[in-house]
Amino acid sequence: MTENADSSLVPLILGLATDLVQAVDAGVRDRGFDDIRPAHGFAFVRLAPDGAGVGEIAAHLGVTKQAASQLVDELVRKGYVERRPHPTDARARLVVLTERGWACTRAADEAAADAVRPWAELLGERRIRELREDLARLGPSGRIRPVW
Amino acid sequence: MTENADSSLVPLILGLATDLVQAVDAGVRDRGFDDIRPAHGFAFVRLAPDGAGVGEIAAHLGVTKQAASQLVDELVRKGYVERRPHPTDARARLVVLTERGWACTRAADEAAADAVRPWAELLGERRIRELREDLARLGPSGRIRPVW
DNA sequence: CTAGATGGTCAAGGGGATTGACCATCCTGT
DNA sequence: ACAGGATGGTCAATCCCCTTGACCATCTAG
Repeated sequence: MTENADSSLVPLILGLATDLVQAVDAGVRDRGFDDIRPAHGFAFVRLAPDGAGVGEIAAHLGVTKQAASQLVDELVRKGYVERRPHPTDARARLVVLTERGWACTRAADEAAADAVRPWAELLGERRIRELREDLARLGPSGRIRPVW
Repeated sequence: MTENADSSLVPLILGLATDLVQAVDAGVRDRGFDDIRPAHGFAFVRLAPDGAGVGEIAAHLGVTKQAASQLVDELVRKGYVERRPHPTDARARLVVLTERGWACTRAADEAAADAVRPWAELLGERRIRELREDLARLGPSGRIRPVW
């Protein structure tokens, strides 16, 4: 019985995540970046601070290095990222965002904020804060897998 | 400022959804259903009450009718569902779960409950309840899109 | 300085989605 | 009652992205 109640959380969270991804993706397209998929955005998240290696992107996305490498190829072709030689490790390469990549990241942040904004009215500030705290306390593995 | 704080919700929810899908999928495999993917499970959700048409499954999953039809083909081949003629509409077909399909659905429910159980200790019963209420109040479109 | 671990790419193959064409049946208006 | 459109579904071809497998270069430990 609590069983039943507890498990209903799962579809709620999954449905919310689905809607969220779609809203952010749509928002990013509306802002003029119509040649990328959500998976690219997830890669940007990992790239944003200081760049990352292909292997790290692969781990973050939960795909093989080869798949991540192809994804980076595409992002290079479209001008969002650059492959630079790694400063200290000659076999490694550092993938970093270009100016266009940063612009797209900002657009995604805006779109995410837009998607979440109406929540404040529905739930109230306090609940929003608690919600964030609760979620943070659960399993934030940090990984975001674009494909199920 | 509140901008930044609000938007941090998005990665939290997406990360949680990612972990959740993986946990449930692993749980289902552990229970002996190792020939299906999460997307199949999402179809089961829509199928569970009284069956559904291919078009409804497609809408639920956010894919084309053709893709849903192929997915149903596969589930039929593996013994999880059956295509039956629709009782009142001769062009339509009703896809319903077989006994094996129901067994798998129960396994998924158990796996979901397992995944959520530790949360009660982390958050407490009250917070769990509030969390569920909050989530329900947000955008439960009900759609679950397996592929981003 | 060899041996293995690690970062990355190239190439081939496959699974699952999409687009497009098509058929059968239902429904609506005249 | 029946023409015309909407709806439910399938077949076929193609495409996109991911995976497996082989391979090279460099780093690191004994």
